[in-house]
Amino acid sequence: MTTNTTVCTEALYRWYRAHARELPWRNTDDPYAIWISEVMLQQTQVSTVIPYFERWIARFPAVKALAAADQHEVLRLWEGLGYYSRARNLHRAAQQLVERGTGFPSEPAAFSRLSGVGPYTTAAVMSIAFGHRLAAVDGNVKRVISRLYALDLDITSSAGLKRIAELAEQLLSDADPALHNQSMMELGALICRPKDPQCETCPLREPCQARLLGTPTAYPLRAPKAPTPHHHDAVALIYRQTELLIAQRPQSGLLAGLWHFPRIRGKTRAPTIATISNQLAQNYGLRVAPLANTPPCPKVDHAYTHFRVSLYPRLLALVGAPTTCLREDTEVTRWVAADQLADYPMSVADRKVAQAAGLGDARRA
DNA sequence: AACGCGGGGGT
DNA sequence: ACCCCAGCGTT
Repeated sequence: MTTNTTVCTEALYRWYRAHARELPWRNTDDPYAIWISEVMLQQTQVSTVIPYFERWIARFPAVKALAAADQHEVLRLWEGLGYYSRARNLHRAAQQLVERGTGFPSEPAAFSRLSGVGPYTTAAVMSIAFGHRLAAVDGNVKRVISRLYALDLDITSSAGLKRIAELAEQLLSDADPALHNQSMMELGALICRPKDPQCETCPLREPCQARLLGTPTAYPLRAPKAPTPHHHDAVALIYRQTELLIAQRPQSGLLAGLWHFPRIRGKTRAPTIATISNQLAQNYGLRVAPLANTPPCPKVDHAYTHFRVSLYPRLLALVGAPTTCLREDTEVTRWVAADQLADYPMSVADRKVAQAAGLGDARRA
């Protein structure tokens, strides 16, 4: 590992000025808009974020509008973007700011105290909006630095992260922080890509140790990942006349705060009708029977980061009245008409299920 | 220090 | 069928 190489970042900045993409959040100096963009961009690609960013800024143009919104609407606007705690944290942070009443924080210490704001977001927003000298280290920067110095450390390890943070600060040096951070990230996105890096046109090709070794894609080093489990769940589409039962998920954990159809977990195969009706009786105090004269619904496959799931939609009819309260202690439930489903924030998986069950286009209009 | 947390785009 | 992405909070 060679770390005493001098890296001339002037070439990088020239490249950035010539090749940077035009992005909606680059046409503003509004710290709020920059903050929203940085949170949306966490673990999410630029092309995915753009339409969400535009809609969000149109609906919530400033901190005050966001703080005044219902969580329901906030989640609906975020629906499909994933990592929903980001939306709930933004909402909470906006309310924290309104409570403080001191305007948008221009100091890193104050900004980083907000919900959902960690080291990366602090460095990015504070450098871009206010010029603070903080190195933003995201996935792109980790890759660029790993290659630049042919870093022989697992970047998912704390030692690897620490070393990269040191090198990132060193590279920032006395450059313009906003220009430097954005240049590094843009380089990672456009040139120093995970696969097929464009070393021939890279402004840092001269000092790059990984290129010198001839194995740029060998970096960054990363520990192998564990295999992801796959389970098979039944999804209960329970009719009471023309209405369907949906439930709101708890405020923490997977898909927190979103609505879903009752789910019956199957480890290795789809739960049987007997299991489904037992579980619904236990968990919701409901008696159900298979809906007559309905063709079987196709299963829905969905992948999450840490597991995969096959979902088996089951059309059911409520028999009699609910015998207990519908788990009002832990889970809010509601009977809704099919054409009202679109009003409730739901995950992509549940939208797919609704679609597969012929409930029409339940996606947000 | 390790893990949970979504979804989509690229190859 | 993988890999990766402008990370953060919890345990």
